[in-house]
Amino acid sequence: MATLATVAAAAGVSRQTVSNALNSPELLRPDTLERVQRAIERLGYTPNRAARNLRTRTSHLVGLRLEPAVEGSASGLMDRFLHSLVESTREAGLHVLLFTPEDVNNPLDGYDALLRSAAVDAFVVTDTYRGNPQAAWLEARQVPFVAFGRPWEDPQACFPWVDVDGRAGVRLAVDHLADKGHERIAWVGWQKSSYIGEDRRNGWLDRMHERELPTTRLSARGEDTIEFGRRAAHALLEGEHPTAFVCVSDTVAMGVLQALVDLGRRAAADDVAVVGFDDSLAAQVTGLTSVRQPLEEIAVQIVRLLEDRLAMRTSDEQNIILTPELRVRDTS
Amino acid sequence: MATLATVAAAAGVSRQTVSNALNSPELLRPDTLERVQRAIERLGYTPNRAARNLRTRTSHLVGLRLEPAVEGSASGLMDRFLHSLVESTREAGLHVLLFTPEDVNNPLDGYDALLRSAAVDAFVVTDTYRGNPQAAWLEARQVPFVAFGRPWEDPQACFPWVDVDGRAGVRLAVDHLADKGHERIAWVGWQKSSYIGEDRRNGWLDRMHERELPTTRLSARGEDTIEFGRRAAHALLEGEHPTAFVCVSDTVAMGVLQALVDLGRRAAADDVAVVGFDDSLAAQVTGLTSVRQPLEEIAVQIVRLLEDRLAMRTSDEQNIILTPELRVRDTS
DNA sequence: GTGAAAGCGCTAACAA
DNA sequence: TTGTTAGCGCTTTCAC
Repeated sequence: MATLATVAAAAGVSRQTVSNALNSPELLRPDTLERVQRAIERLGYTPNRAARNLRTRTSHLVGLRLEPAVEGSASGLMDRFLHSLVESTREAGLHVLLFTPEDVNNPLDGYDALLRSAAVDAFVVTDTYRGNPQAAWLEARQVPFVAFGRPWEDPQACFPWVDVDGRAGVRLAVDHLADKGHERIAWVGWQKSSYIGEDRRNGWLDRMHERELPTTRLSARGEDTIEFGRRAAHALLEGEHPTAFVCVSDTVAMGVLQALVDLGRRAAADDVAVVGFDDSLAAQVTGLTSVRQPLEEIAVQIVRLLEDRLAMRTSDEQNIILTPELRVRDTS
Repeated sequence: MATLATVAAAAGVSRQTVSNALNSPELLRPDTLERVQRAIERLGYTPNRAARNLRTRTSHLVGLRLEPAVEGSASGLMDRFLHSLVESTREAGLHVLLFTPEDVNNPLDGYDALLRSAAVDAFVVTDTYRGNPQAAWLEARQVPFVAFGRPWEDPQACFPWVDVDGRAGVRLAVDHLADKGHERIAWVGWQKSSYIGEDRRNGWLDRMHERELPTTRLSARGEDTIEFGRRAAHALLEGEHPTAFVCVSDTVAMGVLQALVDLGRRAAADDVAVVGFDDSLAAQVTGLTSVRQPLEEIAVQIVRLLEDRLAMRTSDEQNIILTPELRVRDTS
C-alpha cells in the first residue's frame, strides 16, 4: 500500500511536500505540484485515515444513534432521512457512523464510549421527541452536535437544531380540505402529553378558527396506533358527522381509512376525505394524502450547522424550522 | 483526556502494562490488574481509536453502501436490516460506517476510496439484486466482505453470502391458501429477467404442481409497481377467476388490493385472498398477509461470517439460506 | 517553496 | 510478570 514516503520517493520530493500537495497545494510550485499529483495518481495513493486522525485529532465521523423502529407504525422516516444525511455528509467530507445503545432505555447510552475513544467528532441527535437529555449532556461536554427536533420541554435551551413546522403542515392540510368545500373537519391526534402532537393539533385549531369552522367535539386524542384511529373515526362519525379527517400521523390515518371501509364508505375527495402526516411508504402505496417532511433539506441544514460547529463558527441562525408540503393523493 | 501514559503514571506501572491490562489481562498478576483497572476507571480512560487503528492496521469499521430508496415501493426493508446489523456488529465490537456513491449508476463507486484510506476493515454488500460486480471486485482485492443476497448470475462464485429462501417463502404462502380451500391461486410477479422474481415464482409453481392445482393462465409478470399489480389483478380476475393472489412483493400486492376495491370486492379470507412479500410497514398497516424476511437473523449470520473472515477463519459453511415466515393478517 | 525533526497514542517484539 | 524500544503514517513547526 502506498504511503506518503512511497509517493515522495517516486516524485523525488520529501514527504512533507506530498502532504502539502494534498492539504495546501497553493504552497507548491506548479510543476512540483503536478509531478507529485502524477505520482499520487500513478500509485493510487490515498492518505491513511488512522494516521491522519491520530495526528489531527479528528475523525471526520459523525455518530448517529439508531433508535428501534416501531413495528406496526407506518412512518419509516429514518430510511429517507439517513440517506439524505449520508449524502450531505459526504459532500462535507464526513461519514456517518451508526451505533445502538446496549440499554435502549438509557438515552445517553453509547454516546460516551464513542466520545472518549475519539471515534467521532460530532453527533446528530434524532430522538428528541422524548425530551433530549442527550442534548444537555453533549452541550455540557462541549461536544459538537446538531439535533433533529427542537427542545420542546425547554425552549430556552441553546443548541443548534433543525425541525419541521408540524403546525404549518397541518394548516396546509386544513386549507386544502376547506378549499375543497369541507367544513366539518375532524382532528385525530396524539395525547396531550406529546409536544409534537399538540403542535400539529394547533395547526388544525389555528386554521379552523381563522376560517370560522367548527371544532367542538371534532377532536380526538390517543395513541399512535391504527386501532386508535379506527375507534376515533367511528366515534367522530357517529357524533358530529365530519366530512374530513386530518390525522397526526399516517398510522392513525390508516385506522381512519379502515373505519371508512367498515362503514362501506370511501376515502375520497367526493366522500370522506382523509389526510395523514409523514408521507410514509404506506401513504404512498395506499394513495393517502399526507404531509411530507422535507427530510432531504433537513439533512442539508443539519450538516451545514454541523460544519459551522466543527469549524467553531457560530452560525447566525442555529435554529431552523422547515415547512413541510402536502402530497395530495386519492383520499382527498 | 486520559492516555495510556496518564493511566500508567496513576497506577505506577508502565504504559505497556496498561495496554496489556486491556488487551491481554491474563498476562497480569491479579493485584496489578486490579490496580490498573481502578486507575482506568478513576480516570475514565478509553483507548484512542485512531492510535489503536494506526498501530493495529484495523479500524473495526464495516462499510455499507446505502442505495437510494425507491419512492412508491412498499418495502423499506433497509431500516429493519440496518438496525439489526448495527446491533449485531456492536456485539462483535464493530461499527457500521455508511457511504453513498457520487455516481449511483456505478456499483463500485465509493468502495475504493474507503478501502485505500484504510477507513474500513470490511464491507457488507446489499445491492446484489442487480448482479454483483462489487463482490467480484472485492474478491479480486481480497477484501473481507459478506453479501446479503446470493450470486444468481454466477452460482459458482465463491464468497460468503447470506440470503433468504424466497421460493420457500412463497411455498408457505401457497400452502396457507390451499389449506384454506383455495384452488385457483394466481401469481403476480416480476419480469422473467429478475432472478429473485423467478425464484419466488418457482415456489408458487412447485407447490401448485405438488398439490395438483392449476397454474395455466394464472400467472402475470411485470414491474414492481402498484399500477402493474392493479392491472394484472383485473386481467386475471376477468380471465381465470382466481380466488387468491400470491404476489412477489407488497407493492404489487397493494395494487391487487386496489383492483379488488375497484370491483367492490373484499380482500379477505372469505372472499379473494391476497398475500404479499416483505412484510413492509404498508403490509403491517393495511392488514396484508405477507412473507417476512428474517432480517434480524440475516444480520446475525452476516456478522458471524464477517468475523470469521476478519479472523481469517474459513467458515465451514459460508453460504447461508434462511427461511422466511408467513405473517397472516386480514387479507387471507 | 522545500526539507528535517518531532510526536500524536497505541501495540508488537523483545529484553529484563 | 513487567518494562524498554521502536514505529504505524501522518501533519505541524520551524529551519533553510
